[in-house]
Amino acid sequence: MAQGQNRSEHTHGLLFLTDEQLRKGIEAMFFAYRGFTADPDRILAEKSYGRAHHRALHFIQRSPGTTVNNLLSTLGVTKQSLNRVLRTLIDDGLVLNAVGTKDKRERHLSLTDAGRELEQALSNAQRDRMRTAYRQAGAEAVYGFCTVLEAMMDPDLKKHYDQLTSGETV
Amino acid sequence: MAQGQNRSEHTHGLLFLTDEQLRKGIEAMFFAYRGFTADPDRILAEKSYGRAHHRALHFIQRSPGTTVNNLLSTLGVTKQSLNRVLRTLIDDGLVLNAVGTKDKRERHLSLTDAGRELEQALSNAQRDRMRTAYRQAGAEAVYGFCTVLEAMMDPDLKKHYDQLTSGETV
DNA sequence: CTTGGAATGTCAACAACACTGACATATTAT
DNA sequence: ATAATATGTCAGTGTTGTTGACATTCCAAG
Repeated sequence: MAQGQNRSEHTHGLLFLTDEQLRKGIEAMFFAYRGFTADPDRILAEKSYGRAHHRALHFIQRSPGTTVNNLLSTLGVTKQSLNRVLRTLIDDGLVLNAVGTKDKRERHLSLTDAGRELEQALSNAQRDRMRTAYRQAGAEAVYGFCTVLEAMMDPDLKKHYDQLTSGETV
Repeated sequence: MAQGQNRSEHTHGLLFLTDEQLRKGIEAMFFAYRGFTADPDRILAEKSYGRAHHRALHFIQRSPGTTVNNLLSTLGVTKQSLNRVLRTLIDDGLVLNAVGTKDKRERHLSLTDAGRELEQALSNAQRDRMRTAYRQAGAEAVYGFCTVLEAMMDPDLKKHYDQLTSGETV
């Protein structure tokens, strides 16, 4: 698709980008994101959950013991919006809500066994597609893929991303 | 971020992918997509339009004279959902709805001058971020970026993507 | 010890955007 | 004539986001 032309322009420093190339990237993002969410969405629909539940489960699994406030700024939603989702996950026994030991105002979130199970199912479905795409594209492409995505993030959100990819224990 | 490790594994054919690497890509998609939509969202909020309006404007601009049915399958939504959006765009004088000449059942969609103006504003905002990210990442990375995204699409949606990137006149 | 502020939870109302199902209309194809 | 196609529309529902308001609990500073 975006073959020789880009590669040749890579030789001289300043990258010349046509609107055509940029629009192609925009459309690629749009169509790829639909594929990206398609598999988990199917699983979620069965259990009458939505994408918001998936996101919450993912980031709780990623940072067990995280606080509501931390999760809030990672997800970039209001507490009211998150609370609705968390409530159902807690009531359904997928998420644990533990009062903080040091600061008792804080609630530390973690997954129950059932929560881990669903998170794994969702994660596996998403990873399968990712793995297939990665294999198909090759390691060089994967490196470029991540590089561009990182450059596309808002600085505030990138902090959360960097924090997750480096230090595990939050 | 995804440095040497990936590049070295590129030398031998079969790519070994850890769950860590895949999860990183998943999170990169999540955070990047938020950045991807952030700028147009700000413009849309002012005019009390939503992302759905942006998508409709984009694909109508991309394929002027396209039919409702075609747009429907490109966007992957129901006609009721699209109709709500189209109705406001037509009423607000941004989109033209012309009865087909060959087949009078069809409605051919195109942008008015005002529609083109808004589409350009949205597109420019999105392209600016894309251009910055592309420049920052380099041509090699951009090539990989598109390759992975294309491999991530559902085959049905990829048809639409390919159709757009090759033949302009639909 | 009181008071201010932070962290959290919750209620209510609202909007955007997706869905399903049903039905109407015009037009083309058989 | 009848069936199928393309479109439009009405009504209802669900998820996910938003604001605004208010209560509670708790830490920390005066």
